[in-house]
Amino acid sequence: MSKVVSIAEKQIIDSVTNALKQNMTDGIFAEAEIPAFKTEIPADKNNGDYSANAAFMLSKALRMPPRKIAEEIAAKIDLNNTYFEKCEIAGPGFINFFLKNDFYADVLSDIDNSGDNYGKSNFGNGKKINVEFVSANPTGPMHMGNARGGALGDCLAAVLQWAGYEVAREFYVNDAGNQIDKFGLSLDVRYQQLLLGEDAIELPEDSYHGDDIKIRAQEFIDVYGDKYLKESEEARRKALVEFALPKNIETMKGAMEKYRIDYDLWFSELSLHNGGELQETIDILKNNGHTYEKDGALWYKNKEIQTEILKRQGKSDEDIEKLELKDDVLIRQNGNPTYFAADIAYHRNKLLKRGFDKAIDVWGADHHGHVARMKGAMEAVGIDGNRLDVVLMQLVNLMKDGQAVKMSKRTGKAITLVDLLDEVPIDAVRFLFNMREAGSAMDFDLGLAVEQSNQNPVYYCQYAHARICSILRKLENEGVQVRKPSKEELMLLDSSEEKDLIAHLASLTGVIVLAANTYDPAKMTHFACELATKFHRFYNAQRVMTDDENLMQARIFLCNCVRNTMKNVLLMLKIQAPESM
RNA sequence: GCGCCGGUAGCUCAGUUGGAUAGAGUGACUGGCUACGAACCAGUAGGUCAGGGGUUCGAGUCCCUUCCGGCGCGCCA
Repeated sequence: MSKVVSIAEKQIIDSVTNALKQNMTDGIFAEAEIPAFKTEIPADKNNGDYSANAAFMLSKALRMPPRKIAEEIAAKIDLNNTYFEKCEIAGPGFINFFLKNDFYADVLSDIDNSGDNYGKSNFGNGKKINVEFVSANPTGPMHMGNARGGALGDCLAAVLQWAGYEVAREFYVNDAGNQIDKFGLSLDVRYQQLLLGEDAIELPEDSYHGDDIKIRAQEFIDVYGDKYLKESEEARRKALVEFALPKNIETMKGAMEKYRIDYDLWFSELSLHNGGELQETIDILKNNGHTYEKDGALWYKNKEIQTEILKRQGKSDEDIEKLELKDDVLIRQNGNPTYFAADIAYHRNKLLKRGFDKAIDVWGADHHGHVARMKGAMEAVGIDGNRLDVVLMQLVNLMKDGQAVKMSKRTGKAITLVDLLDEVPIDAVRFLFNMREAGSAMDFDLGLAVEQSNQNPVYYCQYAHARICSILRKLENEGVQVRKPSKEELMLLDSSEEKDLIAHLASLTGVIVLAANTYDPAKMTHFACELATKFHRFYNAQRVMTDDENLMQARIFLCNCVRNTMKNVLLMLKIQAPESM
């Protein structure tokens, strides 16, 4: 919470608690445990600036109607030396509190003092969180799902940082396993086709058919010519993969950089295979009795582990039976470990070897079936499964002017992340992908994203920032000496538009904490839009430039606080806060 | 069949973890610059919160159930 907000809320809790105790001492209330009631901000300002729900929670214990309890609390409440001038009871038993103007003045001073740090808190207490996102396969181009995952993951990481967590951003590079074999095969076929003609060899159905494979094969030929035709298939594919994979990874790194995503680590899956950690993890599962052999493969007892966890959660045998839980293969008949096996080793590496308190994965919703299994596997290697959280995001429907777009007109292929970043300003992409919470499917309108108008929310927010900068420039040009106003001057800001605007500024820290708790950075874009709305409303209702010098200084200060807050939110999301547009 | 996500104004979506008369944007209609950026603002209209039960002082929010849409149930990742 913002310093001033948390003080105000504590004042309510304390004064209500004291009034409760007083009523118990006086024998008006029976002795009862004081519940953990909370403060809220009423939707309707007529119901005050804050309300407390204590009376409802005590109704049962005290055997009194909530309204009556609220009356007795209000009668005993002492609001001296608080931010509140009065409280009233309303409705079925709400206790509503009304702020004095010095609350608003103190909020603005706090924002001014905090500067670039306004909005930050130590809610997370420095707990270490690893946020893994995008992690696209390096065997081909990145798609729209990766684009959403990038904006979502990066902004989620930022939100967590601002809420006081120590955050690392990570990209898991799937540079080993089945799909790399398939990648090698596909490159090999294209290599031979390019040298010997299309008919020389047929591309199998189950391989990568994209043009990007052809391009890499041609690049390989440009360097090595046909000399690998004579080599063994194994040597040829190995050479092709070692040539093409780093290029693909570099392309992904370039795209992520353009997207303003700065990863702390690009983690190689191959390093788990080569470093022995994958084997170590499998050995632990074996030793703990969580595996068995069948049909020449090594299996993981998913059903057993899941059943145990679900029973612990109170699920009935019948419900568990309905899930038709299945076991999973760790090492295939051909001796190759599965992706799942490597993933267990990878998450163990994050949580155990590298000591993150929590790992957050951003996955496409089509992977949801693996969440419980992965958490269970953590338990199986001796790690609390709750230390892994998965944010599932639904699909993106690409639209243009209300029509679904499946393919790029230019290339005739599905639109890639690189295409998107070429066509649409990064500010708009990052903002728009964070307009919706991860759990809901969203439409991304290419027409809207490039539109520099009020239809486009990112411009609406940036415009508010630029407009304030413009006002302040104008004042400076007209010779106004801007100074820090006194508290008395700040208390002149008492129109409904001003108070509403300041109250919204005051909520920033709480909103960031909420966004962090719910893993939902969309709350930040919503905050920014609402801030812009409230500022524009103020601007249209109240003049900053006015003959009343004291009031003008207070309003300039308010403008500065709004600018500061908007800038902090936009920069947090790595979106530009322009001084003019 | 089983599971996950969703269903709120014509359209796109919020709804502070159970609070008071359900809100924005957009579209439609009306009004506001010879004053700080009209890339803006104000107002009107628009609702059986998919349907039905339940829990309680109180339900869009929690539980059960039905319907509709998306996705998933591989020795793929």
